[in-house]
Amino acid sequence: MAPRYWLLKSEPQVFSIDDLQREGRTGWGGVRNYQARNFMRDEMKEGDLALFYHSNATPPGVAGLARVVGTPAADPSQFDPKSPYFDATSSKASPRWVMATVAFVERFDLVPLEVLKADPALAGMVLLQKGQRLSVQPVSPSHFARVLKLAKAKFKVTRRDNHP
DNA sequence: GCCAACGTTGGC
DNA sequence: GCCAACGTTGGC
Repeated sequence: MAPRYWLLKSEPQVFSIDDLQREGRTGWGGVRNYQARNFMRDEMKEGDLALFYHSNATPPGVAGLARVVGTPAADPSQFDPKSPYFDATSSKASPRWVMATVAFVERFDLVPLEVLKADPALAGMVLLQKGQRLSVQPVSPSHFARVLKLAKAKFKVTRRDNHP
């Protein structure tokens, strides 16, 4: 079956594309939204490709590419009382929270959110819809191809002022 | 720091 | 089932 395309959000202060490159692969745990979980559990398949998006960053944008490997697994953090993602109501017999595993594919110069927003070819992309906050979201083949094309271009990134 | 948008919770 | 209150996300 043809691969599908996704976008995964991560705060780079927490886990960046560089971290993924260093580690090679990672379990996409800590997702506590049912819609996002369902995408990982039911629709992500080995070989699917995902845009790696840096959220809460300056500037935010697509920072690289990852590939889905293996099959979904129970997210171990739900069983760890010390984890912020602990879920006392989940059981090992029937885990509520599931994670995909993704591998590093490529890192590229950031494609800033600003550039995505300004591109008419990306109109309708889930990421750009008002108010959407899903951390795991589908991307259409044409939008995916377009973002990759943008990634080959160079962007002058204007940092916003945000002094600590 | 602000705030809009959204999801979840819980009283009724 | 309704919906107000609350917490979170995430851009700016």
